[in-house]
Amino acid sequence: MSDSENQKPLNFIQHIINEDIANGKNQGRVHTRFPPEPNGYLHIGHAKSICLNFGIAEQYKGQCNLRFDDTNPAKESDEYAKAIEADIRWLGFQWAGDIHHASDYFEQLYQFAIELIEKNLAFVDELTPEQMQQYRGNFAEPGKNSPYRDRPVAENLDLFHRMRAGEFEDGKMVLRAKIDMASPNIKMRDPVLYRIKRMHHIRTGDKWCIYPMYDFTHCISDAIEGVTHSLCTLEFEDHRPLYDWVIDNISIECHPQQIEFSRLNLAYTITSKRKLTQLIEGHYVNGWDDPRMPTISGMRRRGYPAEAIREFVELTGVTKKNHVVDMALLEFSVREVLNKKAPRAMAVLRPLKLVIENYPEDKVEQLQAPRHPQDESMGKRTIPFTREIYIDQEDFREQSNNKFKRLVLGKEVRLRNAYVIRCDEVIKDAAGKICELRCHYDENTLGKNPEDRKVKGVIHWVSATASVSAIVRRYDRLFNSANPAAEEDFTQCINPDSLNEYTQARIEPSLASCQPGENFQFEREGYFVADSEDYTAEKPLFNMTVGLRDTWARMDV
RNA sequence: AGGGGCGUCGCCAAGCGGCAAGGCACUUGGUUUUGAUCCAAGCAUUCGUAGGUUCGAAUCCUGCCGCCCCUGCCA
Repeated sequence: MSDSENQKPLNFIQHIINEDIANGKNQGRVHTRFPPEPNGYLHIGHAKSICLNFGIAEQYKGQCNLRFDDTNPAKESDEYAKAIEADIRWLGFQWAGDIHHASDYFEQLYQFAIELIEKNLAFVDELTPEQMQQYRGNFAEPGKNSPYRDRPVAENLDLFHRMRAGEFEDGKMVLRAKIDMASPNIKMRDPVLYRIKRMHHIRTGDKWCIYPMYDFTHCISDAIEGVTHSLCTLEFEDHRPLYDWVIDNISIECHPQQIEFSRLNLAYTITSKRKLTQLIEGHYVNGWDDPRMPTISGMRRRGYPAEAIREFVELTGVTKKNHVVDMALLEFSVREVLNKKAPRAMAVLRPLKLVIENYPEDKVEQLQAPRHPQDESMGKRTIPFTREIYIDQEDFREQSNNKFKRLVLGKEVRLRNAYVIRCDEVIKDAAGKICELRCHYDENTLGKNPEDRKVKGVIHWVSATASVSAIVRRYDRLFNSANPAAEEDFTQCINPDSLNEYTQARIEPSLASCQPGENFQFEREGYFVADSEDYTAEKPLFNMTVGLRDTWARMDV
C-alpha cells in the first residue's frame, strides 16, 4: 500500500503551517506554546490544547514552551502551577527548556507600554469602571472618547510612571491603548492595558502594583519567546486585531500568527472552572481528582491511560466548528488502550456462595490462567480453586430462556479458567432470598470441552476461602443532561447514581499485591484500576475505569 | 442592532469544480473458556436552504435560515 493511502488527513492548522513552511515564513521554524493561567486544575479541554501545541511542535521538529500566564495575582497560586506541570508531564509531554512566565517579562512589558505612550498610542485614563462601560457604547452604538484621551504625551508618561511607583489607589487609573472608540469590534475600543492592583504575586512578590492585561501581555510574550504559531480557542478571534495591533506598534521583530480552533466539549460533562469548583464545594464529588471529574487528575485516578486521552483528542480532530463529542468516543479510546495493556483477573462484585458438592472439602487446586488471552508474553497467574466459591448474583437465575448464557438451576455453565458445573439446588433464606447454590462439577472439563454436549455460557468466580475481600467503586456519568451547562441549575441534573460502591466484593489473590494505579480487566466486568490514594494490601480498593462493551445489556431478556 | 465565526450521516470528520474518505455509535454474520477482543459485511442518490454560474457544484456567486462568540480595570 502506498503512503498516501495510510496518511491521516491534515487539519486546517497543519495546512496553514505547511503553507508557511513552503513560503519560507519564519525560516521554516515552528514554535508553539501552552499558556495556562495557574488558577485552576487542567481538564479534558486543556488536554486538547496541550496535545495540539506539543503535538504540532513534535511533528514539525519545533519547540513548545510552557508559559504560565500569571498576570492576575488575585487568582493565581503556586499549588495550581505545580499541579499543571505534573498533569502535562503525565500526559506525556515535555516543554522546551525552562518554564516561562508572563511575569518574567513585566519589565519589558512596561518598557513597551512606554513606547506606546511615546508614540501617542496609549494614555492614562481616570474614568471609573462604570463610566468606562458607558463610554464604551454597545453593539448598536459606537463608544465615546474618554475626556482624558488627549492628554499630552509627557503627562501620560509622568502618570504611568507614578502608577508604577504606587502613588495612586487601586482602580484609580488605567493605561489604555488609543485605537478607535467607534470600532465595530468592541475589543478595539481603547482597551485597557494596565491596571493598578496591590496584590502579592506568586513570583514577583510585591515588586509591582500595576499589572498588564491579557491582550497586552500575551502577544508580546509570544513574540519575546519567538513563537511562530499562537494557537488559541475561538472566543479569541475578536482579539486577533488587537494582538496584531500591539505587535505592529512596538519595536519587536517577531510577529506570531494567532490561529483559533474550537474547544473540546464532551457530552454529559462540564468544564467551566466555576462550575467544577461548585461541585467540590457542594461536596457533590470528593475533590479535583474525583474519578468522576473531567479533570486530568480525575481521569488519571479513574484509570484512563494518558495514551487513551491523547488518542481521544486525536480522534476528535481540530476545526473551527463548535462541537460536542460523544462520551462513547472517549470510552472507545480508553478500552482500546486498556484491552492491549491491562492484565486480566477475576473479581466478584456481588458474591453469591456456591458449593461444589462433589469436590473434596480441603482440596485446593492451583489453576493456571493467562494474564492476557491474546498476549502470551504477559505470562500466567495462579488461581486457587476450592469446594466453595463465589459467583456474581447476576450470573444465576432459577429459570430462564436460552438467551441467558449463564448459570440456571438444573443447567450447566463453564467457570472461566476452570471446570464446567451444574446447578442442582437453590437454597433460600427465610425471606426467600437466594443465599447459596449447590452444584456438581465435571472433573473432565478442565482445559477442554465435554465431548458429549455443548456448554455455551462462561461465568467468572473466585474461591470463597482463598480470595480477598475488596471495595470496588463503579462510576456512571455525573450528569443526566447531555449539556449540563445549559441547564438553569446544573446541580439539579446531577446523577444520583454516579457512584456505586461494592463493599462485599471478592478478588482473586493475585490482585491483592498490586501497585496503586495499576490497570486490570476484571473479566466480564470491565477495566479497573487500583486506587492511587486509598489502595492498600490490607484493604484493596479499585475504581471502575470503564465497563466492557456490553451487547448483552442492550438486549431485553 | 454592529462585529467576528460556523453549518457534510445519531456524534466527530475528510473533501478545496469531476461524480460523498475514515473513526465512533448502530445492525448483521463468523471465531472465541470474557455476551470482551478479533474478523467480515451493512449504514449520506446527498453536503442548512433557495436561486445562479458551469458540460459538471459539498466545492464558485447571491439571497435567506440556524447556531456560537464579543459591551471585565478576567484569561
